[in-house]
Amino acid sequence: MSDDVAQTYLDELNEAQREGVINTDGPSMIIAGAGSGKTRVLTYRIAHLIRHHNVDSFNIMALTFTNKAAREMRTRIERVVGTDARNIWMGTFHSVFARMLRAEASKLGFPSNFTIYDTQDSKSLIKSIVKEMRLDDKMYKPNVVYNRISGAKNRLVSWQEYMSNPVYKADDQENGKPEMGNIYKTYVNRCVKSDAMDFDDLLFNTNVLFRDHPDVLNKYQHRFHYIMVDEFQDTNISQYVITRKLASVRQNICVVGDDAQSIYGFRGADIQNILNFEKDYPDLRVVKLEQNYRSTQNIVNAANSIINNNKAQLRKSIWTENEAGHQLELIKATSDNEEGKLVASAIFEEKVNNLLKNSDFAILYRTNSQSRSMEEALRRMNIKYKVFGGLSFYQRKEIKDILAYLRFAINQNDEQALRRIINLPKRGIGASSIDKIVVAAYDHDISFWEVITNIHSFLGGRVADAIRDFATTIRSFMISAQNKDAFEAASHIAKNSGLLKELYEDKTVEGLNRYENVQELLNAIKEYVDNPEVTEKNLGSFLQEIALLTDNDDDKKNNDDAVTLMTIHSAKGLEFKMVFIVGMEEDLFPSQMMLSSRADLEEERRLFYVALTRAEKRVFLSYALNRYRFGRLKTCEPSRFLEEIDPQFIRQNSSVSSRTSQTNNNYARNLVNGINHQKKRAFVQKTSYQPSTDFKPSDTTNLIEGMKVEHPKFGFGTVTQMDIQGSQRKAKVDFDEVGEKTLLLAFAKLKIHN
DNA sequence: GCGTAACCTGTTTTT
DNA sequence: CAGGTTACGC
Repeated sequence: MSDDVAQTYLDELNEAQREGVINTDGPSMIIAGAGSGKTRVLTYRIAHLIRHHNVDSFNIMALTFTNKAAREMRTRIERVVGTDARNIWMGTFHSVFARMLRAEASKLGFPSNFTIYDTQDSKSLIKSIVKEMRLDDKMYKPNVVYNRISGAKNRLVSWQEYMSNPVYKADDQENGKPEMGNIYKTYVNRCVKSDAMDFDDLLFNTNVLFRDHPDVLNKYQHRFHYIMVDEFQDTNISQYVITRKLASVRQNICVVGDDAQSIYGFRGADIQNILNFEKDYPDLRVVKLEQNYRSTQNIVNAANSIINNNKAQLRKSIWTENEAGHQLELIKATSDNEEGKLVASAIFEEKVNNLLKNSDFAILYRTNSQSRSMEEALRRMNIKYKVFGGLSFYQRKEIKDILAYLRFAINQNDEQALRRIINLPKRGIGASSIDKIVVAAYDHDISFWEVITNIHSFLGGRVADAIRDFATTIRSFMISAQNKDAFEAASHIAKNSGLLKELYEDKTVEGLNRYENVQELLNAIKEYVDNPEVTEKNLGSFLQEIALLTDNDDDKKNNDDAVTLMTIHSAKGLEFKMVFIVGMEEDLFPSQMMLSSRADLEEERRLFYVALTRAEKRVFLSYALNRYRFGRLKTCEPSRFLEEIDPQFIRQNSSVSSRTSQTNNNYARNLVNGINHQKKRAFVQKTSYQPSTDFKPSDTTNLIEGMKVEHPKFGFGTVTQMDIQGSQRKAKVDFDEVGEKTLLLAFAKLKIHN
């Protein structure tokens, strides 16, 4: 690139942006408001380093939070500097440090082909640990335990520190979970035994690596002369410490972020990192990008009027020179289905009136489950759409099953993979046999695989033979994983595991779908192998490649002209001409889970801010007065956020809603009354204990101790004790004729008497 | 050990 | 609603 071109790109920038690009040395922080050209500054900064300071791309590290952001940045940099950018270490925190850990794995006692456990794997491991420890699984739910462990790791608290920390101990005691520390310890040990790391381990263990191996740290400190972090407001402590250590020699660290867009608190992101940053780097240069180039004045002002309700924020003022634009439009609906219809027809109308493409529209929601009603309405109106998020391709059962085989062919210590495949397809190896293998492995302090390969010294009979055959199959898979390329190995394994055959024989619609999915997986592997840029073509490297992918990374989705449906979280960093934010209802957005603390409400508000600032031209907000949630129709209140918007920026009686509002209101009233009516009837039935006219399986809410009941076989009796065993409720009844019986309430035909 | 029927439970966002 | 769990009969 000539100096002319260099001058051109600097000319494109405003003063603040230029400052962000050219001050490359020393620590700097760029506070970048929404739509202020943040990515442009970051890419030009890197281009500037390479072009004007002759920095080798080998010495640059650029960290993002999503694969999509990383890819976007790479293509944009390549557009400016071409292939000179190819050696930049650029990617998500997780993928970059996974790569580093693979290179240094032996120092931590891991093999370099360690497995990465996804959330599902982690939770099912926790589940089996809780079961083995004979703890109450109602108290130690996998979700809760996982979040607790994850939180600890993100704060760099090891299990040793966790167990010796009186604050955690007291906290767990108070919550009735005194064994949490022990579970944490066992969980970590089991991961190590499985040669596996979970998502948080990738960062935690990088910290361990840097702490315990100064030579390794030193090597990377001198390798990375320039470090850049995008979306800095989303870093957790673990990530922050990694970057601080890496930058401590050269001090050339540049972080870009916006405290108003911090929406990953639940993942341990800590706004404090922005504040600490000034303390850790006293000669920090701070640049604020405050001019918004994306949205109309109305959208910017409305967004500001929302975010100003938050107490915790850095002072900055986002402004724009763009046109005033339309007010935000409010769409009121009586049900989620009607909401879908109104949104779809609004899209249709706007599309026709303004000659827009499908891809100019996005429908954003708080939870993935909200996509359903939108999808239906769009399908009916024949509008093409694409849904991001939700269950990713790689999380589908049939795909995870195949992947478990592939994983196990690479790593025989992978416990979660083994549990998944040992009896799939059915080989007559049931739960009790698996328990025996676990026990044998513990008794002799050997791996599951060692038990399986010597099964006849532990077990006899048909099951042992089945396990031996399984081991033989796996051995052949191990050989093909080693000797063949990823595609050949995967095809061999899919065929000979019996999974493909089983799916092929399932001729139901879902079965066909599953079979196609597996074929698609094989195609993806084929593509991977055929890609000339890929140097390592074996199965292990393919698995490493996909371990950190999410549904939002599907490239195929990015080329179609289709309306985008996604959660607000995944919309961060994107922009659309018109944005629909749906489900603006109290308890849904802001989420009811969040109402426990003020800080959490502020994060919800930032989420709303993010959603609004995705839009260039127009924003539509919609809510439904009735919505199906978890199979139940629920009446809803409009979100408090609707009232927080300064009224001058929002149009209350839009054409869309006024057309239908009168009938809607009547309909809604009837609907609500109907529901209340039904609820009332149910209430009467449940609490009045009318003698049943017939013998029925008892309603569990009706039956209480001391109640008189009649049973068709045992006659009259009195309930002496109610009991919950597992997930089922039981009642002990003392019958006048036959004495005490325990009845499973789900099946017990009883008449209840007053 | 397996298939089936009935039951329970969560109901937030993502690498 | 969907995914997971349990009891029961074979």
